[in-house]
Amino acid sequence: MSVRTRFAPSPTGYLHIGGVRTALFNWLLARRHGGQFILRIDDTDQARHVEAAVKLILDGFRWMGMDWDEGPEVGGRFGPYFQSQRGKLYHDAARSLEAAGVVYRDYSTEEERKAEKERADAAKVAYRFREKPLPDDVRSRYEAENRPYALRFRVPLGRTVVVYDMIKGPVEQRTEEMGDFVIVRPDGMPLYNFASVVDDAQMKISHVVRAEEHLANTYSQILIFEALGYDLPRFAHVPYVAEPGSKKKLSKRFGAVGLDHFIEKGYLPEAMMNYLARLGWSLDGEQEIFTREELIASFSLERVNSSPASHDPDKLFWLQGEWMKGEPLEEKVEAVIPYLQGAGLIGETVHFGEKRKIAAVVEALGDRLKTWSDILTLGRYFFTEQLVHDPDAVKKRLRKEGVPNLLRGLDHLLATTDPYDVHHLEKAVHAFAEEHKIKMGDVVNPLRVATTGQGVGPGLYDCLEILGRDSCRRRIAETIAMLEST
RNA sequence: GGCCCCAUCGUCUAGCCAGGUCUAGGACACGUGCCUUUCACGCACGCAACGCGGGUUCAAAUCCCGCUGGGGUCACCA
Repeated sequence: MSVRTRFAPSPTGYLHIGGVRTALFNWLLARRHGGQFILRIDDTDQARHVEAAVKLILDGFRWMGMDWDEGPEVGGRFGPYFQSQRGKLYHDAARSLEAAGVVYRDYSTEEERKAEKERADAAKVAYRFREKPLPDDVRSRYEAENRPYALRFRVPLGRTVVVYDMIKGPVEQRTEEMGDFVIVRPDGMPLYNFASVVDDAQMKISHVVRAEEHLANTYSQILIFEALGYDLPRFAHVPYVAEPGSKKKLSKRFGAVGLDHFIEKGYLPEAMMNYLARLGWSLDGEQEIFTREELIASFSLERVNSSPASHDPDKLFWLQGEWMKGEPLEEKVEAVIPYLQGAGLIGETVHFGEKRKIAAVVEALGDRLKTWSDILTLGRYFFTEQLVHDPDAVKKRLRKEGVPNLLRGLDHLLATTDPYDVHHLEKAVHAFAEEHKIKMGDVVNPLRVATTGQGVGPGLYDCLEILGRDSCRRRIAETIAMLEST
């Protein structure tokens, strides 16, 4: 059997990482079995300005490396892939259902339904709509006056519908628990449960993998599949993603949960994919790092957890660091350039010498650079002559007896060290400490803060060389002036 | 409220279906130490969980029931 999965996002202008994970599971399943992954835009409700929202989704998928075999921009045999353009399919399906007598015209008014709902609430029972047969003369009068009606599915009583869920196991529901549900609104708009079935059937989706909030919809959908005469796809409902340290559903309210946030921060798609895959799925309880190929080779729905997982930013960050270690220097340099440009630290055109300097900074930063945007916090002082002293570092390393004189001595050392490079600087500073009987820490730390303004950073000699002799001496002078004026 | 789903360290999870090898394993985070001029990396060690109560059994994290807690759904939203 060929595996065809799909992800059907609404173009809301926001790509939640929980949704991305669901999409990833779909994509992984399709790739695992050499099948197809279909992207379908669920824009029945969003009338306009979907273009930017769709672009956000497509860009996010491309960034993650989740390619779709059918959908926007690539087309496919079962298009169109925008629900707003599939009206005829829904209309035809609704007509055939009506012809088969499984749906009926509901002329009820909102007031009537509201009253019934209130009665049900008062009696503390679930509200379920049931057909109230219309006398023939009333029906023909309504039809004659073209009275608007919704199309409702007549749920057959006395049945138990069972979903053989690949994650949850068999889940069943008696049809008595279900009300007759609307499939098409009076204005002709198909509702989700109906459109979704028509689309999945027509697109020959074999596995419907979606968020668990849809589990209860599945009974209705199964009824529609059957009425339309289609084979059932396999279903898998994946648990929601919870907030860190809680079982509360992760929402936009929590903050940084949009994929774009992580893209802007400068996360690696490999790290994000690795993280999302392990959120609610595991291979063996041992392996944490997975390449995309390993994921494709080992993913299975059976090993998706049936209980919710909490988003864990710390783990994502760790994974990011692990993936960053494998990134070649050249790629790091290229990746970091746009951030430097965005902050106005370098110009639009990057010259050879500048690139060499960036490479030196990136290399000196080493593992400290966890995300691309870190270049702005950890590497800023290499790209601006403006010296910003970190107050804590100044207090800890510079507010001591004799520091200005120490710095004057170090300034002289820098002025006379030749050639001015890591190797000779290190030798010179060591000799200086020995000669003045000062502990290395008491030399190196003040010098670091005096030249970089920061208490932490790459190796000191790397910093000194990259900054250059003139810049270092100027910074030391500025620091001495600052110390002596306050 | 009815119906349905879920429940192992703070977090991600292994183990559960096929009960004993589980004094519950791995990872993140956290703590300590080593390395070290700072930080990061690395290495070593440590802290830390079967929600509660019954039952079945020689034996239960694993099977059954109840409770508690969390979640979903009951739309002419998706």
